[in-house]
Amino acid sequence: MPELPNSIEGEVTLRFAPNPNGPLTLGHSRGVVINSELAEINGGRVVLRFDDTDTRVKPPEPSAYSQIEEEFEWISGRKADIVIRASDRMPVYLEYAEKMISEGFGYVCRCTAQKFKSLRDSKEECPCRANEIGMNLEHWKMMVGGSIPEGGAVVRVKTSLNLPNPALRDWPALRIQHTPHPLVGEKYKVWPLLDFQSAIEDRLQGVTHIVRGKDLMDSTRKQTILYGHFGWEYPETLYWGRVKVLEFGGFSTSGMKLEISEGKYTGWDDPRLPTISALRKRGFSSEAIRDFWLELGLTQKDISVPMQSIEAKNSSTIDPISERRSFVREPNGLILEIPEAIENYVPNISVPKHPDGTVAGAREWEIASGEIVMEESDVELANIRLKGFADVKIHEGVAEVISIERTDRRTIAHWLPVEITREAVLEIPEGDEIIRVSGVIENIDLAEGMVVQLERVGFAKIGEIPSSGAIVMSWLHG
RNA sequence: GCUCGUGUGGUGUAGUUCGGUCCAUCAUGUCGCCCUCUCGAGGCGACGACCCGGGUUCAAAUCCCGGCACGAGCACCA
Repeated sequence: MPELPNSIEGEVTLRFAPNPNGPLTLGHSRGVVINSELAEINGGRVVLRFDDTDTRVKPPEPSAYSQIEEEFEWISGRKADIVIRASDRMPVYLEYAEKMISEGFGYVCRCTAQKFKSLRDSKEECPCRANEIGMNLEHWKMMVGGSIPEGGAVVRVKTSLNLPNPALRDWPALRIQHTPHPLVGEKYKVWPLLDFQSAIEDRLQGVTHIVRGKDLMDSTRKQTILYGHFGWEYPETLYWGRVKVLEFGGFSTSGMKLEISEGKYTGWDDPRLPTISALRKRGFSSEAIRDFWLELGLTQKDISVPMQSIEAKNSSTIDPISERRSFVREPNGLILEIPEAIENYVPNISVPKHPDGTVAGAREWEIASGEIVMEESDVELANIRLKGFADVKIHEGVAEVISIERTDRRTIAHWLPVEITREAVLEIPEGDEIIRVSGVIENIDLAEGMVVQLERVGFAKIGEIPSSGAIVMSWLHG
């Protein structure tokens, strides 16, 4: 992490400001991780602010507020120091808007969006710009009172019209929305846009450093102009670039919301979705997500990263705590033969739950002549070592023990005596599909929700364990 | 088109502020080897990069100029 410019240890305030139009995505988690980490390093605090001032295009999802708050804590390992809802702060924003108009650096514009755009592009003043303050205040009262329909007026911040960047010229600060807000209802007819709301609130919360995506660079420029009007000094601002996770593409909350409502996905935690709830449910650790973003750091480069990169982080965090189990895919039945003459044979073996002993305990297997199962590709090898037990030679459906001790460099395969197996199905998300692999799992000390490493297969999470029938497991990664 | 930003191995990243200590860091990936005993685990090793062209300099990934490529913003969304 870079050092924060102009920062004093213990006097740093950062913020994370999502739109609660759905729960957090992997994309959002970058903001959570970076901001909370910087707060941690600098002895500062983090404001969690819900930017919910759009009731129409991306309306808030009431359940998302508490979910995001909880997810913030899960990801960062700490609670946000302050939680704010922009929709609760409307009186303040309206007050500053009125102040802006009264002092003459804001005005009510009654032009249509199209008309304003064409004037702006040719650096021309719109007719409303010259209106007197008294008239602006009158129009403002009408906006607030609800007598102007949506689209009929907007409050703009005065800037130089010669600004080289057309996006900044007399930018809009508040607009009319008559659509009720899910939390505060129809009380307000005028709502601030992000650039205004965020600028005011950052000031009020004493935000010292803003760290956000570089798609918001123009936002910084607009807000800096506004701060200039108010005589305030803008916070230090740092940016990160665009990230695309190859397997998912972008992280559009509204896009996912639509597809969930269409039934394409089962919910926000559908394993095919790049949401925090989905990743968490699948078995990703918050530490892996933190490590991932911290390693990418704060560069402004636009990057594409494979999911494998997050999976590698997850492997190293969960490997030491994941118990091992055998899972035989598409099992082939064989008869195990243990000739009398075999030396050192003992009828039971004890396999550690974790080879490094980082998890205590063992799985106790009783082994006698009888039926066992193995995977097809291992059976085909014919000469193989049954992991944890003995070297065998396979012929005509029989696995004949030739030595308990290792005799050569043959492949070591996982296997199971049928007595300790139970039917299981491994669900693997593959793009938009879910592939189901059936097999049998080592039925020892299994619990719903535990993440195990299936020997020679990879990590999976145990789902439902029904009283009868197959156990459902969901694939995590290799 | 205009505006802004970014260009280091396959993918990310360090180094660029104050040019030499950089025949360029680390992770991941790929390949190989090891493992009296799992693997897609772990250990060890190998592979692989400074966008291009000029310039300044004894010396440039680092400074200057010019290209090129990629991305974002140009919403009465956030």
